[in-house]
Amino acid sequence: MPELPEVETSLRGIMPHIDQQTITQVVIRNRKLRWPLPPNLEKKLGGQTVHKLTRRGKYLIFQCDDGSLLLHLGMSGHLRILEKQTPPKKHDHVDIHFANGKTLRFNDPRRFGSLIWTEDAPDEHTLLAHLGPEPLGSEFSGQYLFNKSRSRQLSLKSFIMDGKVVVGVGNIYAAESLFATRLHPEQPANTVSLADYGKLAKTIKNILQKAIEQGGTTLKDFSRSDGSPGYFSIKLKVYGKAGQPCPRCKQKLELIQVGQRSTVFCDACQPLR
DNA sequence: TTAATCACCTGAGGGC
DNA sequence: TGCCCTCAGGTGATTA
Repeated sequence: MPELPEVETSLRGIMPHIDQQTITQVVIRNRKLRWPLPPNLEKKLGGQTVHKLTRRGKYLIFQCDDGSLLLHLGMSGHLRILEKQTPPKKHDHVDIHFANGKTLRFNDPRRFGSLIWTEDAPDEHTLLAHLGPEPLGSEFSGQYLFNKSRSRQLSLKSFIMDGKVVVGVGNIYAAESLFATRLHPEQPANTVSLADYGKLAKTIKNILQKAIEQGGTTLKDFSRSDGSPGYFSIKLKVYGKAGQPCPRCKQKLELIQVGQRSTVFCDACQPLR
């Protein structure tokens, strides 16, 4: 599923094809996404030129003449660039055609993704206005997490997955980061030390950076006809490995629910303090 | 204000 | 082989 590195790779993959390009036509086959697409979206987007393509958390932002298109890939969404007209396959919900002959196609089997048009500054949109800092930015640090957590009693894993705390840390990278720093996912956020938050922030940055670099190596394939951008084969140590031996101590990895999300961890390496 | 829960949706996998 | 059930997950909305 798309986490922040996948979204960043999507951004870098589509950028060379659509930056400064004018939208000639929008075809919507299914409006029932996370939020139903408005009936006038095709009209709003038609004729707009994409002046800037950026990312905020897991949202892609297409800044156009009269507003911005916010695109979220949800759980199962992906984008691909088509060089020529290609018949749509199942779950190909939206096509955006550009003046250079290329098409941006949005596919999303589970339809948790979304496309939102806003005429306000994108950062002021309600979905983006309250988001926390980017994990790879300078504002995100151990000190930041420590300060932010003092009044928070929820579990550490839920805390770092909260988009208002920091954007882009999903279930996979949260589990991997906590394992790497030997922190228990259910540790109350306000009981974690500054030193541990320092290690955690550094680890999150490292893991995400590494995943983005690995994704970057596949960008040349982004417009492959099969649509697969060759997402990362980053070596996961605990995610999806419940019941298997811990890669560090060989004790069986545990599976618990934290904030309604399945969470794998090692009870021996990540003791509750 | 905070934390927990619900809802959305469909593919995959297991059991029968 | 086919049907049914459960699980997975991002995130906004709702409830306590």
